Amino acid sequence: MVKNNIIVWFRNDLRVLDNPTLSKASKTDGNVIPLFILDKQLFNGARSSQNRNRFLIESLINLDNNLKKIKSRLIIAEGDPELILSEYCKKYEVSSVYISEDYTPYSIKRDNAVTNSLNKNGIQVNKFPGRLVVSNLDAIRTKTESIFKVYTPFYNNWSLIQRRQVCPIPEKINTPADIYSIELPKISDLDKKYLSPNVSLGGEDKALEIFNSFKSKNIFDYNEAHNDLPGDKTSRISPYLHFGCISALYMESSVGQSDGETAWKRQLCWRDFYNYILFNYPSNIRSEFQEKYRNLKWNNNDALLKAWQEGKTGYPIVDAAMRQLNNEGWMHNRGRLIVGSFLTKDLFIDWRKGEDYFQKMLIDGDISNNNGNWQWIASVGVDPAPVFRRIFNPTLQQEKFDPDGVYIKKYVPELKNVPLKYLGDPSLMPNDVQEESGCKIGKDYPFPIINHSEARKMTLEEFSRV
DNA sequence: TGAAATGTTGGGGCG
DNA sequence: ACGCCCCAACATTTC
Repeated sequence: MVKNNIIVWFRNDLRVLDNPTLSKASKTDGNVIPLFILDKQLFNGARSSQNRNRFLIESLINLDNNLKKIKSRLIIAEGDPELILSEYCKKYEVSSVYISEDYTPYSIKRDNAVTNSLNKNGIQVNKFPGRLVVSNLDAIRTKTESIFKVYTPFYNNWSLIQRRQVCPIPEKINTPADIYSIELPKISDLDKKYLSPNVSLGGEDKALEIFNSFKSKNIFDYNEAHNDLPGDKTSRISPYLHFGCISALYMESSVGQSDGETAWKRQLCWRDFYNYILFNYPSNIRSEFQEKYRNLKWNNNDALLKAWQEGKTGYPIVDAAMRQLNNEGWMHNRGRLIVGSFLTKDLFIDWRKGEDYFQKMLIDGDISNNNGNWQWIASVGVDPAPVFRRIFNPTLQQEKFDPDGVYIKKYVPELKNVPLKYLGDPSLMPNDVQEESGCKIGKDYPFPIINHSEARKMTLEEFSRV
């Protein structure tokens, strides 16, 4: 009997459209076992997230449905991938395991271990592109063969790289009838403590619906409007990209060359860039890219951290953004910049604590992007700029990006009747205005937990010290 | 009505 | 791709 069955091991590529791994497998002679392994390290580990677990379960249900449309289905297993794969390979006469590229330190380590162990038993592991717009990250080098550390030159190079073809949905996948599968965990069994109430629905169908709507409308003024907090003209596609419910390359190939479309494609490049950076500098995962900033004396203050996490800093724009995160498991990009600057430059709290909290709450919580962006806003990473250019004044940010206070009032209801002129700093409200607006400072809404201009001075001093 | 106080705008420059 | 402070000069309000 010929062993020529294939396992398509799904991880962060939960889609059937433009999935090169699935597509290649569908073109071979053997049977295909689409397998997802619930990896407890990821599902319940230190950096797991209930919001993401729910999104994952929804995405897996949708993937199963979409596989059924092509006469297949998703097999679920639970445990250590190395053990599960060797068990399934033996039991179902599998000759090759097909996987999609994945560039985080954890996944590289995992994939190497799995590959070594399967190879010992004569089983091939074949890796295909699909996660990023471009692949073969180790081939991207400057003219002098060094690694890009600044975004714009990376972008210029990236723009010229030959793209692979988009893979259509396979017409049919031959999956044997008798493959053992467990049930997915129930969403109702997830720990409710960190489940946000208003999270968008996972899955490939939803991803395509959101993308199609974005690319026919908001993308055209993305260059102008992407910073508008209340209007929220962003694509909101990040969580779907994280789980691979939609392909970055497919999206890039589906949009045109207008200013808005080009500006949005630059965002896709940031994602490739930060994957590239973490791939080349895996130690960034826990330490600053810039050595000189590894000695900053961060303020280790749990009360301030908690106030930030809960959206109770007394700075309305910061609090609105943090409450959006807690409520939706998602935050507008401009909000992320504002709260990131506030945590690291005003409170002077270690960027890793911000990164951890984002990782816990965000449905798009993606190691490479999250790490790269936190290092960016903390001024300790690649793509450097002087620290004074990355200290945001929360009051000015509010005036620029939420001038009518619509975003603030949506997420911070206790400020609903506060006059616009006090939304930068409600503690400046005279007593009678506090009475009228039903917002007593210190009771209904906190005093500012820090003074911005003093904090700014101290941050600049500490940066110049090291 | 004038002078002082307060408000607005714009450019230089910051490691 | 992702700012802002400061200060000078000018404009407006206040008493």
